Amino acid sequence: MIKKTSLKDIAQAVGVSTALVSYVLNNQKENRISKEVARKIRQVAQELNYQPNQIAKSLKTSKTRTLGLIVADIANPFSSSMARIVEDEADRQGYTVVFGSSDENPQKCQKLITTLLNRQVDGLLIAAPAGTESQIMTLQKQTVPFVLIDRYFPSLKTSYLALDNYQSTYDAVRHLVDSGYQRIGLITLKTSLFHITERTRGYQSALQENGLPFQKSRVKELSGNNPTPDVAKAIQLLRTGQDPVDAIVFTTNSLTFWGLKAIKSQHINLPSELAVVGFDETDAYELFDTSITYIRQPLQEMGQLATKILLESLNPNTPITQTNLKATLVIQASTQSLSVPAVQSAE
Amino acid sequence: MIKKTSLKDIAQAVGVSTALVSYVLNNQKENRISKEVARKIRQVAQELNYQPNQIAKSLKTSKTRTLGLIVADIANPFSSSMARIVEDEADRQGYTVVFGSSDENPQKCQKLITTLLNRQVDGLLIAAPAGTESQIMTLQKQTVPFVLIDRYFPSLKTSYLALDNYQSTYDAVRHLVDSGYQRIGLITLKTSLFHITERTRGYQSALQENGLPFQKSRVKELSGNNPTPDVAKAIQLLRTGQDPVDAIVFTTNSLTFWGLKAIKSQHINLPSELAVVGFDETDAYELFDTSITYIRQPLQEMGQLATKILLESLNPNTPITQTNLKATLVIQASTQSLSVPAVQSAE
DNA sequence: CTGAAAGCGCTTACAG
DNA sequence: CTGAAAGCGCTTACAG
Repeated sequence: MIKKTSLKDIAQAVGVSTALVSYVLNNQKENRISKEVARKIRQVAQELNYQPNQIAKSLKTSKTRTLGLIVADIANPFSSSMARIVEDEADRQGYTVVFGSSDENPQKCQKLITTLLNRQVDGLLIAAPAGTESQIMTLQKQTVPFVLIDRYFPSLKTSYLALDNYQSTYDAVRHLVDSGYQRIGLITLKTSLFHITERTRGYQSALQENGLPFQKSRVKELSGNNPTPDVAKAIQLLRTGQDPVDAIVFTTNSLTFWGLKAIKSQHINLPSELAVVGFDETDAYELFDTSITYIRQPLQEMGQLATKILLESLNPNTPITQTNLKATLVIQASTQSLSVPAVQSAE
Repeated sequence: MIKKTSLKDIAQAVGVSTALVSYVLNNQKENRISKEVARKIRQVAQELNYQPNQIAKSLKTSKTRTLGLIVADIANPFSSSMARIVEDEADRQGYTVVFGSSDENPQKCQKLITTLLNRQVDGLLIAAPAGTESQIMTLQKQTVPFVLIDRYFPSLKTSYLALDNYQSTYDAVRHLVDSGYQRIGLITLKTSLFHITERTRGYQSALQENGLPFQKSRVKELSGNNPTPDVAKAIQLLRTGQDPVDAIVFTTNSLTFWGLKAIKSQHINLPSELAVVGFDETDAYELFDTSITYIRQPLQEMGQLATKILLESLNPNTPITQTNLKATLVIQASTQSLSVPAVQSAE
């Protein structure tokens, strides 16, 4: 690259010190600098098309105006939507964001944290993979500003912004019950991640508090390694036997997608043969035959607030903020109310 | 943040100069440094958990090992998939990537370029919006290393990595003709972007070289501002009148998505009432009733090669590389071969 | 084999 | 009102 013009070049051209140039261009000490000199400096800066070197500025101020964002996989719509929201909010405050995908892998996550920290990002937004508590604790010990996003560890006193996961599935099950469904299955991920286990807990409580039995056999925990066949099999299992389910709740967007694929290939009719509640919103639903009832996360609010909180906590001694946002249940055709059989309602 | 340990700290602890520490930790001049001192330096570095400050290193070397990536919108699956591929390839070579979304807006693109350049990224990967030729020319004048990705300007002699857009739709139309379709419509974007106009040109040539008339009325150019209703209307228009189309080719992934939505809500049967070729591959297709024939871009190859080329061109005097990758036509049910009417085939 | 010194491009407390 | 000077944390040509 061609050498860019520096403060020194301007200083020389105008015949002043670099200090003065710095002050003028940063609009500092305005009242103490003669208008004439200031004007000339600005003019020359313009002429030479001066662009400050952020790296030098960063070294001096130890602020990079850069945020690190660690997502599960930037190619995943949830992550990329989040990235976009964070980008916009960061930009609004003059920050740039550098991202990395952890692939839900603790080693990768650690490597990303190290890389981003070596690059002196001012703060970190982290969708933490399972098994990264110790990494997060270390960050905290180092007093690195960060906020956990989407996931968090209940055992750690850190800032986070996440969904009220418990309530999200609770509401979904409640809605199914209200619509007349009684044998409700759950397809979820086998993981220690709190935000997922909370979803299972919400499902269980909703059943019990509505007088329905919680049956372990109706909860299918998948590893996520072999998605399409595993989900297909889980659905089959739930729908066969002497006590088949009449509704299924999915606890993640991927599971929902794989589930709908399986439902399509198994020619299951929604909602007459099976009611379905999906997790997260996605364009893909719109191409599916039946419109899908789903749990909608307030992504916009989540990304925006998380970024704001992070930016806040760049100031020393900012208190921890822990927020659980409420999901919205978007009710569509896949959970249409059952006409309760006359026999039952008569009794 | 807590003060991190610096080269100086190690130097003091060991009782040597920072220079020596730097050499040892960077594995330089290995043969000229006593094993004992080197060992001790490494040990202390380990003990103090030394992490080099990339910013300082960057200021000195004027290399940041950071790549800038400008996409249309990181929330768009095409962009985010690309971002992921770039991330992985960059990481493999020890680079980090910072991204920005242009929203196809020249002003935003310019702002992004300036920001990224001020942050001293080593090079730029740009999916250039329409109307940014001058920005790209300026980059070239400044000898900033960059490679255009997905889009490019035929008038500019710059490195790029893109699709063979002409051939992509040519092949699609050819396939439709081979399958017996004769009245083929095109739904495309109204834009000056070369990669899109090439797709229209491919469509036109394929028709003409296969003895079919090119009719302007069968090409619908949409602004993209009002997607769902506009696409629905375009499809209706193409399928009514005295010469309705029997097939439609879409030239972008968004158009395809909106098109399929419209097709679903208009209850058009694929392929009996209409054959469809989509652009790009997306999960969403898998939830659609009919499996969709689509033009598949070699995303992986594109992102990976583009990154490699950019990394290459960080070395001075690297020649320009211009590459058009071939698309693959993935043939599925939506363009099933028509049984040619007996009358016609008999003649 | 080792180190003093300059310098990357800025900012800023301090002195005048 | 203005500027000399130190320093952020590194690298590296140079001297010994």
